[in-house]
Amino acid sequence: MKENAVAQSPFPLSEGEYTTVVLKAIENRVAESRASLARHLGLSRTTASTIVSRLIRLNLLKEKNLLREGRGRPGILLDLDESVWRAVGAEYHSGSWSFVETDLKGSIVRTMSVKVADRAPDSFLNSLVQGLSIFKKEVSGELLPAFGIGVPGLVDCDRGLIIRADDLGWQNILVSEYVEKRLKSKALLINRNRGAGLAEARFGGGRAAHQLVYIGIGTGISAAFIIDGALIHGSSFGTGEIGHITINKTGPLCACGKRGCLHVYSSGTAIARMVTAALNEGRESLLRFTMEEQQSISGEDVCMAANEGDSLALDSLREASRQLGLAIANIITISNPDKVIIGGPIGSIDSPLIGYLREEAERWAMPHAFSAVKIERSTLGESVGALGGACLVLDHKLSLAAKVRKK
Amino acid sequence: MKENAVAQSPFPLSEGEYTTVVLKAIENRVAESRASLARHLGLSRTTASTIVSRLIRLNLLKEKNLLREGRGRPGILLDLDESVWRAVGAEYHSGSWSFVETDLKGSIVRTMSVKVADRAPDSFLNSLVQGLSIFKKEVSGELLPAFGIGVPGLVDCDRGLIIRADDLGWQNILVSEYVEKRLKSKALLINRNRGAGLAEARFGGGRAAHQLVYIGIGTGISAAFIIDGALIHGSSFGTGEIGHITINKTGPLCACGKRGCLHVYSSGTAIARMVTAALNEGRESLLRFTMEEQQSISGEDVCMAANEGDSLALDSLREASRQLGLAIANIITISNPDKVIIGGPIGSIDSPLIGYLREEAERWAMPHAFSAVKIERSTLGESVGALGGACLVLDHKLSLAAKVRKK
DNA sequence: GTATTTTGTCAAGTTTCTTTACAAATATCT
DNA sequence: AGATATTTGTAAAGAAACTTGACAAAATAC
Repeated sequence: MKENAVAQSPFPLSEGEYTTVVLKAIENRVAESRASLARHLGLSRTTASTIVSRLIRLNLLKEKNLLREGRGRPGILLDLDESVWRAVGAEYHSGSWSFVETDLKGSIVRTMSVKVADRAPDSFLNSLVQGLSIFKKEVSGELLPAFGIGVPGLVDCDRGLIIRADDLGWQNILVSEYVEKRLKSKALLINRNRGAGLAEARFGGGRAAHQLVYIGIGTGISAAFIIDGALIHGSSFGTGEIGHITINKTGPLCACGKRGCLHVYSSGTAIARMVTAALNEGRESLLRFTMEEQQSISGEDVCMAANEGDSLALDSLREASRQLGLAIANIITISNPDKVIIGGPIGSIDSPLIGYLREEAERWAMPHAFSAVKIERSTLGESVGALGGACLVLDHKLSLAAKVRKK
Repeated sequence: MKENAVAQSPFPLSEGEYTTVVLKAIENRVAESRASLARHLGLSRTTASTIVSRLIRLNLLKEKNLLREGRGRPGILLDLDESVWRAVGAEYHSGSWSFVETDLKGSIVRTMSVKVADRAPDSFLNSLVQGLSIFKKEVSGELLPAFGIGVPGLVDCDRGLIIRADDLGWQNILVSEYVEKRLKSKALLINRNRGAGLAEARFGGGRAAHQLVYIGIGTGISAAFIIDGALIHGSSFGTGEIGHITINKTGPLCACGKRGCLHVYSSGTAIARMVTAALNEGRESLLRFTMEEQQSISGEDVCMAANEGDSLALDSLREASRQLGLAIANIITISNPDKVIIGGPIGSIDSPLIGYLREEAERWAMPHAFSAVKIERSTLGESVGALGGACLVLDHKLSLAAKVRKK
């Protein structure tokens, strides 16, 4: 019955520009009381006050303890109210859908995972809708009336369309339309790596960053550029496809048809291939056992082995880091970010890779740019992609997709 | 006396958010009459009307002919009023200051050039202030009370500071403070290539682009990234330093201290060095005469010779284009722009270079990204840099630094 | 204990934008 | 040609959003 109530009355926030600006300012911790909001946003205390009471009435903000600092009457600390509103995000990853339910602060309230029968687009869409319709029934608060969905491949966010997903051989899948028709609720589509980048920008290590680069390393490599909280899409949603920059004009053939892409040197696929080749040549390694057990090796396996000191694994990561580290260095030189977050299935494992990448980046990046940047590992865990979907919902429903600068 | 009047009353535009949005919409040709403004901006016709009449009163807009299209009463075409307000920009380039006076539409009303005695920072600052104070006296309308100044090197735009200009051996020059103290008028500082990019985005080939990359090729190489009319600065004003991406880890030493930067392969300096070396080895070329006449050769000379079919010149441009073209390809793959404009002293000459760069970019860029982009030569002429300064003034005084999307 | 400072809110006032209404100027239909 | 429909621009009245000025409340400083 809660669902019905929400479905009938979509989220009621559209009154005046300043309402969302105030919400942003609280989320970005630019201000913490009604009076400091007024100062930082150039509003009168009265207006800040009325907007805040409206936001409290909508269960978006709440009052916390008093702020005893300075001379006069203490202000009342304001914070996002995490008790009522819920965002639902989904991510497709290696044959499964992951779902998360989050509160306004990005804390994960509940998760669910669903295996997809096969790799056909039909099963993919079907499982998504089934999963969502089961998942949303158990939402523990008021559901923001939209679903954010992270998928692999090139995504047209406006039309909710997967333009192309080379790994899976998919083309032109109208995901949002499919979901919206069946669930009667807005569906917001995004590339899963870009989604993960958004999640890092809002809830992870990129909170304080104004110029964030997120680099996702899994079977492929791609990046998200997030400036002041807003994801850069590019003219045809291709911004961030760093896996297919050309490293070596005469290098090995890539799945994309070109030669010597970064993808063939540094992706999880590339790392696994390197190790497999070395094992076939008879090199000794812990990974030989893994190979015998699983018949195949993944980039993740190599990272684990590297953590146990396996020399083949360490060499392979070092090798992969040479090209990727140089690419990151050049990205730093070009875009001058204040933070680079290394994530994705491979990038988020605590392994020597991050150290190697830092070394290479420092060696090759322009010093002025390098000295402004921190390179860190993602810390949001497995559900980043789905959390990214939830971010989209928060942005869309609360217009939160920007960072407020102090003063 | 006009100057005095303006100096006493700074530009009077700060009333309400929508005022500047309306101005932007007219400039971007998103709407052309009061009624279509209202539709596109989600305003009532009445509000659009009152804002327009305020803007007409301020001599920012004017009415032109009637719009006879469709059924009802024709609307009145609105356009920027180029007859009253003037912006002044300056650029330092190869030992001279160039000044321009423009109207609101970026048409150049008047120019002036001043040679600087030597390369010392003092002479540089002195000539700037002297030039500006002479130039502003003859302004043919109302002067927007700020100067936009394009300079080489790494620039802190907030503090109006040249952080570093390696070519000239300069460090920490507080340009804006110097100008403001002497001329009692706001000074806005920017890197000259980024300024040129802004000018292209507003008045040149980038008018329609939402994701513009401007690449300036002169003695050095650098880029400007302009998204929806706003220049991306990065976390420490370093965005766009593509001259110092590493192309070859074991390449020749660059002035920046690293090895194998793009700068040493494709800049004007690099092209000139290539040609000089070939001449010294005895290769035949038209450029031998130039060399004998001037004692030295510039990148510009090489472009001219290439236009006359000189084979050494053609070979050198081709060689330079291999690295730069690959870099542009990778930039296109990463950032997915809708336009790349090649400019700067070398890039803006009509020569075979642009064709070579297009070829290389097409060969190495990701097809999805390449098919979305047009690569064009700059067409704004010599004064682009100073025009960029004028853009800064327009942006600062009229808050025009953004593009309005239709609907 | 008194003075000072700062916060949050109330009531009244201002500014900005909208709604409603209407005259003006065009195209289309008969 | 004349009536009808459509669209534009503006005026007057009203609604919404923000500000100003005043004041009680709650802390620190003297």
